[in-house]
Amino acid sequence: MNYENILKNVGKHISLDKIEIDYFVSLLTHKEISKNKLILKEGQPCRYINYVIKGALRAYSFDMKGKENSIMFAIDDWWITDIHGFVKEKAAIMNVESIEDSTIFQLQKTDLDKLYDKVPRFEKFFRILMQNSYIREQLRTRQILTEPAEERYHSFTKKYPLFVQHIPLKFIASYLGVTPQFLSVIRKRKGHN
Amino acid sequence: MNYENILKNVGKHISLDKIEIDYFVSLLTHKEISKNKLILKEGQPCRYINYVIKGALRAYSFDMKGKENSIMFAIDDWWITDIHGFVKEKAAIMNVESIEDSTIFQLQKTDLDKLYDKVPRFEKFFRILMQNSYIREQLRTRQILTEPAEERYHSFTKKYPLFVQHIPLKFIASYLGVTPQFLSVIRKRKGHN
DNA sequence: CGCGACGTTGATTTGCCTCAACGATTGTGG
DNA sequence: CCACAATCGTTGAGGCAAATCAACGTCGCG
Repeated sequence: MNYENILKNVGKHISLDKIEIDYFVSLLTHKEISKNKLILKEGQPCRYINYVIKGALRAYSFDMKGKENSIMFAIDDWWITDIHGFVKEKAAIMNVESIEDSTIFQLQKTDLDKLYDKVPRFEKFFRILMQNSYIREQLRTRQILTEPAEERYHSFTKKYPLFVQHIPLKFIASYLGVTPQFLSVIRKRKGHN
Repeated sequence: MNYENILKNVGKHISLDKIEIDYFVSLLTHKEISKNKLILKEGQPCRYINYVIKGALRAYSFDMKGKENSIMFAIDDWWITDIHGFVKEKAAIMNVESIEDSTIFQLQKTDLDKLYDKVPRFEKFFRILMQNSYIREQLRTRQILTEPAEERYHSFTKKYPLFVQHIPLKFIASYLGVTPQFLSVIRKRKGHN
């Protein structure tokens, strides 16, 4: 198994010795997922946080009219889960599915709690991860409330160029809060790639 | 000085011994703020995270048309700062002002870093704080994208009844992403309190 | 090869905004 | 402590960004 990516990711914020590394990787479960597989279903317990080695995942939920709302995407070297269900040990309020064939590591909530105890430095790592997620989400909220759809789309393509390559238009539309039809119109307006 | 509230708040997630408590409170600066005072200004360095003992604060920014956008509110026992500016030690991208006469404690970034070193358990505390903030913000995004203004308003009043008592309508409007005029219309529609 | 999903295009509708005007409350300086 | 100005919430008319509804070409996949 190749732990290089995930260890490099952790290493961005904390340093670990050999023993700690071994313990950490012993908690990881490797998983291959083919395209369009649900790995978390609304209403089910959310036991895992997922680290994407390769591929693309998407978290989404349904609104009361049954329309899908994309909550986040995760490609190489992103963490993804239903954070609410995961940390509060409640039923998931969102779905997570693969957009492509993907390779991930899963870390179980119970194991993460053990990890916090044995290697408290992981508290720092996940504090920083949560901080950054919070900051990102706050910025997103601000953009939704203050910017028209066209600018939101261009900010998105600029900020996440890799997402644009991996993620179908309709999912990006539901992430930005517009219909695929309207996003199609927006695209046409400025520079046709 | 009365540290009861803030210690109780910290105590919700971690336990501290006497020495740790003394060290922690030694890092806090007490501050009385009169109504309508800016305690953080966009463009300035954001050195403090603030804990509200009593009163009400608001974080907001301006969009490109110069309109205010309320990012968050904080009344008794809430933490508030420009989280981006604070953790990345960058210039603030938002303003924080008092809505009422308020009493707060301030904790400086440099002191928080020392606190993390001396009492690593605070990593856990702020991890949980960041987690909850992330979850809250994610839910907010979802509501903005899927619910019409009227439902967003009713969710808000239900979730934060205390905010409704302290915070003027126009700020709630800009938090929900509607104009004060339209929120006024919404209010009239259902139950006239 | 044929079906279903995807992106596109156009016509119509709508939720919310803008602009404008008006009482009621707040707060402020004389 | 009063008078006047400023701010706040409200109401109404008209307008716009984006949604909805519908139809069509294209492409990937079984």
